[in-house]
Amino acid sequence: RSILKTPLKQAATSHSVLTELQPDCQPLTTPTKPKEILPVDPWTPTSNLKMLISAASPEIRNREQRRELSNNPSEVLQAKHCLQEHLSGDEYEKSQPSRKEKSLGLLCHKFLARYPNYPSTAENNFICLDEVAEELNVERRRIYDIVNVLESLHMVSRLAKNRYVWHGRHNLSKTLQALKKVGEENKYTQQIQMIKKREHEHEFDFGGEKKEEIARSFGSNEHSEMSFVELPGMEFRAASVNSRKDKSLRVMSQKFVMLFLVSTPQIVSLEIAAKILIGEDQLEDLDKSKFKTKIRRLYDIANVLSSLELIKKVHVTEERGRKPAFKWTGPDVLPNIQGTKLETTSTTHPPPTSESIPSKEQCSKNLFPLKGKQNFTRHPSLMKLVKSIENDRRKIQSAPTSPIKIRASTDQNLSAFPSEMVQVPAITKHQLEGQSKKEKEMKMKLSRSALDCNLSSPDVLKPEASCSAVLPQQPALPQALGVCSPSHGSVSPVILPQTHSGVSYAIYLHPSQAHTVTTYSPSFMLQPLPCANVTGIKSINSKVVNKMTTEEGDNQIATGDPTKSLTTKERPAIKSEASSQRCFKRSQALQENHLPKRYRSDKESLDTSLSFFPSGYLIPLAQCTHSNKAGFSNEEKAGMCSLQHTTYSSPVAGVIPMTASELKAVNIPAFQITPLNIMLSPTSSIAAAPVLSNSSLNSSNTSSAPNLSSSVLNFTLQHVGLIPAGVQVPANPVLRHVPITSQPENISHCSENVSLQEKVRKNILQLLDHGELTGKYSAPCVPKEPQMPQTPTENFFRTPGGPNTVPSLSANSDGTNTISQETLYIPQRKLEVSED
DNA sequence: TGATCCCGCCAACGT
DNA sequence: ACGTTGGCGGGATCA
Repeated sequence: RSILKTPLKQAATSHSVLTELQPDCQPLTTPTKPKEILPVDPWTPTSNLKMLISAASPEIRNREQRRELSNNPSEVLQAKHCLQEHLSGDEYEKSQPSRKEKSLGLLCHKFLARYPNYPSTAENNFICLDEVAEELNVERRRIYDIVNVLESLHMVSRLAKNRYVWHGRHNLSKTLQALKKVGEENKYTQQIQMIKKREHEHEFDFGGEKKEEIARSFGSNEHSEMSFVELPGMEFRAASVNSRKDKSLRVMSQKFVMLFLVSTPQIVSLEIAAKILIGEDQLEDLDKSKFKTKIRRLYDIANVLSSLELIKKVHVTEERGRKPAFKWTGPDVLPNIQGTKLETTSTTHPPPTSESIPSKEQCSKNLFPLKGKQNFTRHPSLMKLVKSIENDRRKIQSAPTSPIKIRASTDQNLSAFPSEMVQVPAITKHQLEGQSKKEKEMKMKLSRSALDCNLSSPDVLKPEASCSAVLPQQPALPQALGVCSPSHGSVSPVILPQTHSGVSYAIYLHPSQAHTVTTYSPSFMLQPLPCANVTGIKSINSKVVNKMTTEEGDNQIATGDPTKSLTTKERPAIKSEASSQRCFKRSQALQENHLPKRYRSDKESLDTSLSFFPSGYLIPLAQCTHSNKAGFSNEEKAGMCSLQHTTYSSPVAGVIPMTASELKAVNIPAFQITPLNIMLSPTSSIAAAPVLSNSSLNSSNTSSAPNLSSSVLNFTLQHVGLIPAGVQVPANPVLRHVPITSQPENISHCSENVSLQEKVRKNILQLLDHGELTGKYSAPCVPKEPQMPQTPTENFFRTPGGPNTVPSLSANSDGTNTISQETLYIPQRKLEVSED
């Protein structure tokens, strides 16, 4: 039906028709809106709110649809009247929507009203663009605008074409932290100051060196191709997704937000934002049109951000006059403890349950060109790599909607259909066969597929706690199974304690490279696997266990999530349940959509999978089980349940020491508690579990010491899809030669075995030390920009306490630009913010 | 008027 | 060849 197609065409057609019929009327311009509108009630935010809230009402929808059908003024009027009668008094709204009623902001509100801020994993969080567009009665184009911005905040992530997953604000705080960090690294603060300074000087017409100055302030700006800041776990779906050249809206949105986060008075004027954003890629021609366009875009973004209540419009009055600006009204973003030493005056105490946990600035990918002449530039080879990765991603991304094919490269398929995991062996084989090509490429694919959405971006493999991650993770199953499969060990995840942000990465290695450990660094090339943090892995105490059970790496913990109130013990269980449900749903959805046949033999598959359970390919199966659980018959469920039980109590090596009784006692599925979960591949590859250590239980110490085990756990839970208890550690004898041991003793759930843990840690470190550790992905890396030198100045600069005391600033690393306080224009002082 | 920003053409990409 | 995305900027509206 035409509905499914781009609605624009329709409109366009009618429009042209209109034009034809009424040549003199509105030539090729935007059809003028019929003037006479119901004088009735004036538009008010409230009324609009009501309107949008009731937007879901079928009645309204119909009305709107009808309205939409008539682009012709006369028709519109007719429709209007019709509607008016149709509508009851209270539903009165101008049927002839004013411009405001069609604003992006309002639309965004409607959009947001459809989804909870903190969705539970259990609900259906899928977003079908077509449906939304239809229901909200807007062109899809508009939805893209919204979704793109939301995506930049990781509030949604793309699953496939036309399909997104709603995450709500679960990831928000992490995202903001990440953005803030990137913004700091990008020296946005300085850039802002620069621009302000320039403006100021402009009065005196210092024009001459303008350009140079700009150039300097921005650093030898080699086309900073905008890059998207990803969040661990979100990478794949998010940025990746389809890499249109620059993803400007998304990137712009992030950058815009960064500006707020790094500004002391968190107010950013459009003008400055535009200049900075422009400056980043083309400082040369600051031509007017470009500026204008940028502004337009910023308005779009601002509207969405406003709807999210992250910012609000204000006006700043300076010498130059009143300028539109926006003020950050979102949550305060704590400085990430690790990344920078910057301190926020206030929140220094480690809130036990703080939501703004120092979630590591998971900025997985920070491709911003560093400022300064001596900046590191992306190595060409890297660029290439990135490009190819992007391409791959693109392909994968669009797969879901397409007819399914079991292609090695389209892991997505697998993820969509848990049941298919059962066929892993075959698939794996297939993959292997096909992959005989470029090993490197394959490797990438594998890692991608295995980790999929969650860890997957080749650039960054970080575990993500978000529920949304669950599904995407599934793809990993096939891989895992494959690994386990005697005949084809394809890839195995490797756990690497993550450095930098204390997050571990999971990497899947190709068997051929089993001896090597490859890791993705979040910053890809900029941060070549720092091992420093790794050393911290040390004492693992009961706390860790506790923590693990508590965190589960889920972002939900962070904010007002309902589950938050649950005891730490309960939460995991609940969550897993939810997750499983979700998985099911998703798979189901996908199924309905495009791959009806595939699933046919779910049952069979299930059976197969069941048989696998005991074999030690626990993780994949577990996931499978879970996902199926929700949707299958009771008997099936029962079967699974029993399976789980046997599983965790199984004598299989690697099973956690936790006993079933213990589990019962706490009412948690055993699997939730496994302290350490390392999967070893038969091929001697190491399966690792990344983990994001975050939280509350985290001591102030940022070292990754306690993280390892928790990481593993998290990884397992998060990426493996809430694996059932004992399932965790496959005790595959074959793996024995692997440095990392996974024997039960090592996994004792308590603090007793520190030494063992230490052992593990060492092993990992060894692996890390391995020259090939960074593998191909990080090879082209350039040393990361020396962590922003934390000069006193900088600190001061950022200190909330002293907005007016911006001291002299040595903005550039090259030291060429030193701005003294005297000459620096500090608008903040003169700013008058007026909200309206 | 200047601030806003809707609208939808059309190119880039995918399938 | 067609569908999805989304850059882009003309010009309508709003304040």
